[in-house]
Formats: sequence, C-alpha cells, structure tokens
Amino acid sequence: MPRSPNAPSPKAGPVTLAMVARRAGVSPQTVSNALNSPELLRPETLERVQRTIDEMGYRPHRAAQTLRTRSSKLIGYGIRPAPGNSAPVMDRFLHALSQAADEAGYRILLFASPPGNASLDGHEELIDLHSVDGFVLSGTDRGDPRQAWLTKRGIPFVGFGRMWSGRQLGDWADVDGASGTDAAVEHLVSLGHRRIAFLGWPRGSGVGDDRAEGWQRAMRRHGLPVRGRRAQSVDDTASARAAVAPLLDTGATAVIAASDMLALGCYQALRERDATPGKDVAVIGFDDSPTAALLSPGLSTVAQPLEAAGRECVRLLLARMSEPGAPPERVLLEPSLVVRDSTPAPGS
Amino acid sequence: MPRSPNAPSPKAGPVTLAMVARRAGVSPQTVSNALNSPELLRPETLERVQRTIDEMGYRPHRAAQTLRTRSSKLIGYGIRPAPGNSAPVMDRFLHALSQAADEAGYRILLFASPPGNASLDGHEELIDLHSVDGFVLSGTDRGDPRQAWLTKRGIPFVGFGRMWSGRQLGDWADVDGASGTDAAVEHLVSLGHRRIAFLGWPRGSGVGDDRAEGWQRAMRRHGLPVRGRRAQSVDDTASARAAVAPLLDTGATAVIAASDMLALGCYQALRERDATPGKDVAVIGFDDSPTAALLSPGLSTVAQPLEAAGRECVRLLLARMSEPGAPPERVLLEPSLVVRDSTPAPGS
DNA sequence: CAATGGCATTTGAACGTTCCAATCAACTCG
DNA sequence: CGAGTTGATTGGAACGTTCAAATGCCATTG
Repeated sequence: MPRSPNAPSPKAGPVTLAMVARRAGVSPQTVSNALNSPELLRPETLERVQRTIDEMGYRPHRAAQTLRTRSSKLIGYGIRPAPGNSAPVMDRFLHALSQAADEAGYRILLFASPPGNASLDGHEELIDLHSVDGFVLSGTDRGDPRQAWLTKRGIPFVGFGRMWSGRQLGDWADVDGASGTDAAVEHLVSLGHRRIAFLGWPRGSGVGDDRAEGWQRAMRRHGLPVRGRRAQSVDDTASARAAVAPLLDTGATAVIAASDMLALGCYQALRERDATPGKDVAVIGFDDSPTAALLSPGLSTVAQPLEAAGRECVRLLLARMSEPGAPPERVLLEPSLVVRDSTPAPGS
Repeated sequence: MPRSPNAPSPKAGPVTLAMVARRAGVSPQTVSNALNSPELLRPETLERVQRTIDEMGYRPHRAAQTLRTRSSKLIGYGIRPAPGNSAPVMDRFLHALSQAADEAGYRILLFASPPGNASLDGHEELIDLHSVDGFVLSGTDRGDPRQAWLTKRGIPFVGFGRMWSGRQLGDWADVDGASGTDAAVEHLVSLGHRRIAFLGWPRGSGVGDDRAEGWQRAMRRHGLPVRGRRAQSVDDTASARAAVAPLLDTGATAVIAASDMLALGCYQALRERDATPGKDVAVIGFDDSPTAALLSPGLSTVAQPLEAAGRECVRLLLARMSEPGAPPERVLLEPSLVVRDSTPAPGS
C-alpha cells in the first residue's frame, strides 16, 4: 500500500535523504549536492530543497557518509589519567578541544591509553574500526613512538605540547612556558623586586626547563643575578617547602614557581617561618589551577590559554588533513599572568 | 585483469569481509557468522575462517556495521569543565569510563556541553548523526531536564551520581558519601576521638548533605553530640578557614571535611593558631584529590572508587540497552578511607 | 540547421556489513 | 523408503550516502 508521497510519515522513523528528495521533487543526488556542493544547484532549487530539509528535520546519517567517503569526522584522543595535579589543566583542555572540534563539525572519540605504556594498539583499532580522521596527542613530553608511527602510516595528527627530545615530527601547538615566567619576572620587577628566585622541577623535563629558561633570560635582561636563586623540587608541597628554604634564607623577596603545587609549598614554607605569603614575600605559580584562586592570599599565577590551545589543535589537524604534504606548522601560545593577592611590592 | 584470488593484495587496502571469505573458501555471510554467531559454524570451518581472519588482519568496518545494525557501539558523554577542584575526580572517572567501555567493545564519544546550560541539542545531534547507543550523564546534581527527555525518547542512559531533587528516573551509579563520612567517624572514634566536628558545604547540595548525614548518624550511633559541631562553607580555603574556627574554639579534636579543599582550609586555620594539623587536631578530607597525598602532613581522606564507578556505569548502561523494560537499577559504591598522617590519636 | 559546449539534474553503482529467506546435505522416524 | 527435521552454509537484498558518468536542456556557433 503506497502512501501519498507528501504525507508526513506517521511512524516516527529516521528521515532519509531519499524521503527529502521525493518530497522536494528532486533526485537524492540533488539533495546531497544541496548539502555538500550548494553552488551546483540553481538558487531556486537550492532554496526549495533546503526548506524541505528543514521542514522534515533531516540529518544525514553519519555512518552512511563514513562508509561512502571513508572519513568519519572523528578525532581520536587517547586519554590517560593526568599525573600530579595537572588534571584540571587536562580537563579544561579536553573541554576546549571538544568544543573546537564540535564547531568544525568534528567530534572527539576517546580511548583509554594504558597509563604507563604508550601502546599503539588503541590507535590502530581506532583507525581501522572507526576510520578516525586524525589524532590529538597530549603528554608528548618524552620521545614518543606514536608520532613516528603515525607519520609512517600517513595518519594526520597534532600534538598538544612539543616533543622535547628526539626529532620534531609533525605539527604541534604548545604554550610558551618561558614567556609566562618571563612575564612573571617583568611583573615583579615593575613592582620593585630584584631578588627573584625560581623554584622549578628537576632538570630534564622539557616543560620545566622551558619555564626556568624564561625566568633566567628575563633576569639576565634586567641585569639581575640568577646564581643561588634557583632551586628544584618534585611536584609536591612537602618537597617544595624544603627546597625553597635556602632561597628564602638568602633573602629572596619573590619566588616564581614552576607550578601552583610548588607555589603552595612556598606558602607553607613562609608560614613555617612566620612570614606571610603575598605580604613578606611575593609568590607566583603556574597553571592557574582552581586551587590558585581559592588560596589565601589568592595566588598570582600564569594561566595557560587552554581554550586557544584546543582551537589551535583542531585548526592544525584540519589543515594537515586537507594538505597532507604541507610543511609542519608549530604554534606557540602566549600564556597570561593572572595577578591576585600574592604579589605585592617588596617590603610593603 | 583479475588477480589470483589467494594472492595477498599488493597495494595495502583495507581488508574486507568479502576478501576473507574468498580466501577461506566460504561465503561472506559465513565469515560474518564466524564473528557474530560462532556457534552456528562447524568447528572445523570456524577454525579455518578464524585463522584466515588473523592471517589477513581483518577488522570489520564499524561504519558498515553501524549502517546495517543501527547500533554504533558508541556511548555519548557530555563533557563540561568541572567546577571547583573536582576536575581530578572527573578526569579519573572519565578515564575509568573510557577503559570500561573499551573492554566492552564500546567507545566514548565526547561532546561539549555548554557550561551552564544543560542543553539538549548536543544529545539530539549525537543520536541522529552518530547513532550513539546511549549516554552517561554526570553532574546530575540538580533536577536535570536531560533525564526526562531521554526517558521519553527511549534512549538508554545512566547517571553517574544520583538525582537529588525531583523524581528519580532511570539507572544510576553513585558513591555512598554517607558511608564514607561514617567510616571516617569510625576511624576517629577507634583512635579515641570524641569531639568530632564536620565541616560541610551549605545545605541544599545533595552530595554535601549526604556526606553530612553519614557523620551525623555515626556520631549518634556512638552517642556523641553533634550540636555545635557542624559548620559550613563554600568550597574554598579562605572561607573554610573562617568557618572552621568556631569548631576549633569549642575544642574539637578532629574535623571531617566534605572535601579536600575544605580540609586544606582546616590546615590553614590550625596553622594560624599555631596548632599542627595531624598532631593537635585530626583532619579528614574527601575525594583523595592528588593534592591530598602531597600535603604535609599527608591528608587522610575518603577516596571515591572511580574505577568501579566507571565500570558500573558501563555495566548498567549495557544492561539497559539489552533490556529496555527492566526495572531501574541503582548502585551505591563504597568509598574507602585512605589513612595518611593527618589522623593521630587525640592528645598524642 | 546540425554540431558544440556549458549547466542543472539524474542514473546506476558502490562503500562493507548483516538480515532474512532459501538451499542443500545428512539424519531420524513412521 | 519417502517425508520431515535438523544443522551448516549460501544468495540476494538492504542500510543511507556519495562518486563517476550520463542525460536532457538551452543557448551559441560555424
């Protein structure tokens, strides 16, 4: 029993391209063109088809598109539990990434990367099974087999974070940590500080060395000494508290820390010696973790532009997909100093 | 120019079911059955087909499966930036969820939920476009339009977290906060504490009230007074520090906090009055955020079983999918007390 | 006026899988 | 010994889309 071609389907089934076509009085291909190559249609026809699409609430079925075009509009992201207290950073980055992807008509497909191991199985599966169009890699701190592997297979990818060791492969977007600590020094100098110390992570971590570098170069630029003004600690407060002590002993009036966690250690060290952070000694952290705003005094800190990072990753990835042979593009994003209450003028 | 049926394809193209079939000398359908209903095949045939599949490295193309079966093996998850310092919790939950999904042959598809608004557009799109099989909802703290909407449309979903207001719809898995604070009281009582205070969030948040409840019931069980032993504060340390003062004034020897953030406020309040947390006064936090382990003294805290939560969410969702009409199932997971250095015996 | 070319649209096939019904051989049973 | 039953396998169609090529139309052109 054929039903009238224009009757709205009584049973709520998914609207297909063919249904739209019939109703608009054109062929399925024309409807497809209306969506993918509207310039091919006569304006009049285009308008009619588009109206019909809207009326019927038609949405193309992605699986069918994927099957035909071999592109899934999916971006793979290997999630792993963030080490230390960098979870807030990754959380916000992931959100930004997802949002930027959405706006470009893509979605993020997660897969659980085993914590330690940067295994490739997951990626392989994603490519074969889901026809993932590309990957965003994060935590590419150390030489990372994934990059070489993806390069060889010709799968587009973009890193969030530079590769600090080994040959640089492919595109990445990263936050310019050196610029962040440089700005921190500038801020402190403008307040009148001269004895500005740096509390960093043990050397050898690319990210940490980068942040130290910015402090050093800004100090040099201002003709301020760096000798004896630098200490290092792993990322926990107890250790930081101990490490920062000698810096305070030698009369530092300000401490720039490589992370908010380390900055919190400074707070504790100061309280231990009955000094008040943000009053007797200025402290600046890094990451603008949620905790920073909630500490008292509020911790001045270098905020990473995570929304921009997410956007850039998507942009670079899309560019790579459309032009696989283009030379790699690298983007360094400027972090911004968030000034709160922990950075007073010295001796005030 | 037809090429020998058994020659391994010279150009690396994707291996399809049909290729496997030809090589194994069976029909495509038989290969399909070997994967989906192996019990239909004669053991001998099954073995041969499976060997061929392995040899050729065949993987079924998900888009084709989705198109045919209308099931994508995808689970939607609306990611939103975690408020306060709960990012670590969500980060670990998401990882656990992804892992549990992987193990069940599913993957997590992210979409960016606008921060404030619990808009439905995203869900609708995910269903229509990607044929998402179901959703995991988190942050269902307040009455949530999504649940009613999904229920009406017959889309399977599971909540991570109870719905605290409004009618309970659907399945959920949640952490038994009351049980966590109850256990905290037990621990402190066993150490000899009697004057145990609770520092919570303002009343009205389901999660917070739940945690308060556990403290209260355990105190009552032990015949200990709760009057004047309870304070509330929003989730930041400055506010917590102020709020906890009256509790300390009235001689509490232990404080249980509704979050690690609040516990950190206690630490600060104690230091302010030259008392040592974990020595003069015991402190217990909630969430086992990464910070807790790094504080000094190490903060005893109630850890949420996030891996179990992820697993349960997947399990419940899968159960709902296979039996849409089954009565709702709710799972309360037991948190566990992580004892560190902040909980000594009183007066020790 | 037949041939040429450009434009708008249509036709037929294909992507890789699974559903449904059909086939075929080997057994069982009255 | 033929009809029915079971078990293993196959054939054809369909899911919804886009690709590549074909069609029809109209205006130009030699």
